[in-house]
Amino acid sequence: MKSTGVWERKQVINELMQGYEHAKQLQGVHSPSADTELLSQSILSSIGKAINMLLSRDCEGETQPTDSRYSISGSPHSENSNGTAFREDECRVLSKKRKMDPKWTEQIRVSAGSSLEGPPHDGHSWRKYGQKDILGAKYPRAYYRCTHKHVQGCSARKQVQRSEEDPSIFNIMYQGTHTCMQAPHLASPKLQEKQQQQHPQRLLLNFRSGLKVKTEDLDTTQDLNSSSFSFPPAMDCGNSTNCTFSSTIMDNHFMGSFSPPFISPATSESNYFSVSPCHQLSSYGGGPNMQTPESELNEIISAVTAASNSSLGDLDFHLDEFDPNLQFDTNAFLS
DNA sequence: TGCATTTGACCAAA
DNA sequence: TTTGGTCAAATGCA
Repeated sequence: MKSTGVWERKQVINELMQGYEHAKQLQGVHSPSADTELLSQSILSSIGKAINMLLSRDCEGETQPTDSRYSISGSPHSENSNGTAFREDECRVLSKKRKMDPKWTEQIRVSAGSSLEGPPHDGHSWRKYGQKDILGAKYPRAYYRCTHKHVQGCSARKQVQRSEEDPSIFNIMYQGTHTCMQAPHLASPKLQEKQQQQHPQRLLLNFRSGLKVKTEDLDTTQDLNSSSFSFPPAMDCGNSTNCTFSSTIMDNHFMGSFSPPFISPATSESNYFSVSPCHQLSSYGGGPNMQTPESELNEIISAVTAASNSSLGDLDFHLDEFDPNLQFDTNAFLS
């Protein structure tokens, strides 16, 4: 029985790898339009996630075969030189406090134009409550909590830290789920108007950022490398409808195409693939952006999921049976 | 004036 | 004792 499950997963992973290769080929074929580029990135990202999901294991009482090696981007996750990277040892490091909160990480690459503004908003209102230099880390870590913490008792928090290796990448660790309502009608009209005036292009920017679109000018990071870097004010959206297309949303939709039992927030990333799920899977339904109905994303999501669903659709996964010794170096795809 | 950010201090886990 | 996470007073901004 167990060997059957392992075999099935290997088959699925092989299929996904093929899909990944095909998507890469497609990326090289199509005309260099922004839309198709985004789609290609999304497909590659999603397939990579699926692979990593299969490679992931539950943290509870088990070692974690998945780590930075499985980053589909090929970028190692050496956020902290002391080894306590955002993703590695996530279960251990983050279990210091609030052990019951679901946690997951994302890595978001900001576009060149917004690289100094910090990570794109994710459809929720965040209030910064602290920033701390992390031992061995080049950049400080910023702490955010939901703006509606006191009003609605929302316990969602997130930590944002710029990647050392690629300053254009923000590691965002979410902790807790949003219980607040940030529906458009609850957001301040004044704020909405203000944001629209200030950042009319933000929607597109965030969409691109969430998908980790390749930035055109990644070399222009001289300022990013400054040790005096500090995080900008939390981008406040407050309007989940107008500020969507965050990576989390994309991921949630993507994840939604799979069977819930093995969906985990821990794998919810824009383009890099996190360690295996560490927390209650049942809490996933209350993820950070689950209340954001991006019907307009359906087309994109369906396109993204189609690539992987073709192989996954009818398969029944049992990650608890997954062979821990089966390891894939997905970096091999990124040559 | 109200809200958000900054930043030093404090607390708790390892 | 060290270090990460949080608190809260001070400060800034619209």
